[in-house]
Amino acid sequence: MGKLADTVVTRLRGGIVDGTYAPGTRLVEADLCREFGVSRVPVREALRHLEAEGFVVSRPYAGVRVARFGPDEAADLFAVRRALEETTARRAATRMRDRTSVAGRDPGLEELGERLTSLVAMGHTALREWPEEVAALNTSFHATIAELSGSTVLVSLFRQVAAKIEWLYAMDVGVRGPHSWSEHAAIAEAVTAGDPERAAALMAEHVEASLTGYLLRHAPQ
Amino acid sequence: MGKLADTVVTRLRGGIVDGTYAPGTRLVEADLCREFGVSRVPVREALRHLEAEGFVVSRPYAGVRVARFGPDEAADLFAVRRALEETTARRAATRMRDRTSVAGRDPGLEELGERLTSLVAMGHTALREWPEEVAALNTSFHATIAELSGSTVLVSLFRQVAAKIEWLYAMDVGVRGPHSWSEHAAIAEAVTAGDPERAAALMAEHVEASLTGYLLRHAPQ
DNA sequence: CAGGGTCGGAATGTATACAAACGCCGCCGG
DNA sequence: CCGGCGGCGTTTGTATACATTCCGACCCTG
Repeated sequence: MGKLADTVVTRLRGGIVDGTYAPGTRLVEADLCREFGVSRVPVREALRHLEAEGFVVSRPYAGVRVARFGPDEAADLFAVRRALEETTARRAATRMRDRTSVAGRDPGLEELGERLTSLVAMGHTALREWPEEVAALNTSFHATIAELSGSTVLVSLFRQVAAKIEWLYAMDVGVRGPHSWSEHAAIAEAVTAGDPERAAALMAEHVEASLTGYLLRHAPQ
Repeated sequence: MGKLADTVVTRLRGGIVDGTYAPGTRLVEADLCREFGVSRVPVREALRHLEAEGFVVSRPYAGVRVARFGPDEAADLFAVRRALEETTARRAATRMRDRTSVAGRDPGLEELGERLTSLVAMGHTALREWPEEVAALNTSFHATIAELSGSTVLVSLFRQVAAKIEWLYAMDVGVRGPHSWSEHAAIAEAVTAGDPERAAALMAEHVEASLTGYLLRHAPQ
């Protein structure tokens, strides 16, 4: 097994995102050690990692706290996400288009493509049978496209933005808007068909719709 | 003085960005300890931080290496940067516009605004007298606008993207394109005047021009 | 001589121990 | 009674020591 710090990062970030650790909560190293059953070094490394990602803030000798996350930043986040996913979709489609010319240099490419279409199918059935699974499938869908882009920079930026959006949704009711899997299907089709511009446009539109839905549910008050 | 890890992060990232540590170089903890005169714990924390930012990659028990950074990712990076800075400029201008209504709740706001205009002035004079200072002033200019946005999320994302762009420029010749400080002046004017949409549009155009310049210098071959 | 297996060194992962700084609580003086 | 201040406990920052894993060299065998 790899590094303890990685599992601590995952669990801590999960706890922050799902609201177990509320914004402003002070995270004491010793407590986290007891909670995760590890020493202080992995805990500190994990905290540094999350600090770099912006989930916690720390002041010297004053400890680390869960970052505060105002709804003002929602629109900013969606703006960044729009550009980010527009780009990942475009590059993913480009790579799918050129995959034959490079003679299957990346064997994982086909696998990811199949995973994408299978996720769309699963999404359609889950939509009416296991609604609670839809959110996870949605995340996987977008993450798969990011991985298809093949750019480590894009993937790492996407991870952070996606996690923060997740956080955003979890902070209020926890109910996410109705997912339009028909849009997902269209995006997946454009990506696998290797049409970069169509994929980018559809993805941009999809994120835009997502933001509109979010604002509709929150602005009215 | 705060944390040793922070200074190590800064110096290491600087070394990576300016080419002291070439991509693919293995970073041995003990060597870094001797180099910076600190123990392994701060070094490890710094490495974790840089890993989260995507400047190094690490495999368990295989050490950490400086990330490889293909020119393919340049266009992606600029696309993200465009959206990011478009957003920071818009929010910065919004905050400047509304700064009176909230009755100067943020005293640092005025200071940052003045710093912005002073940076523009310094840029104009530096352009013809100390050309080697221009790059640093450019970075400060964009960073100041990011801080003016007041969004920790945007600032943290901006830092990473900006450093990577810096890296990009440093990896080849080290000569950056001619900086158009007239564009900077226009942006600063729109921001301080509190015109969000104009600031956003100008910034987007500015980044776009930056990308065009980059591609012109690299695509031709 | 080639190939594979095994052993040793070196570097990472983890835990524990020590030092420095902050904040809180109680005390004292005005 | 209230505000400043100093001691003390808690927590973070740093260093050192131990355990685990990987990589490479060497040797043995076919």
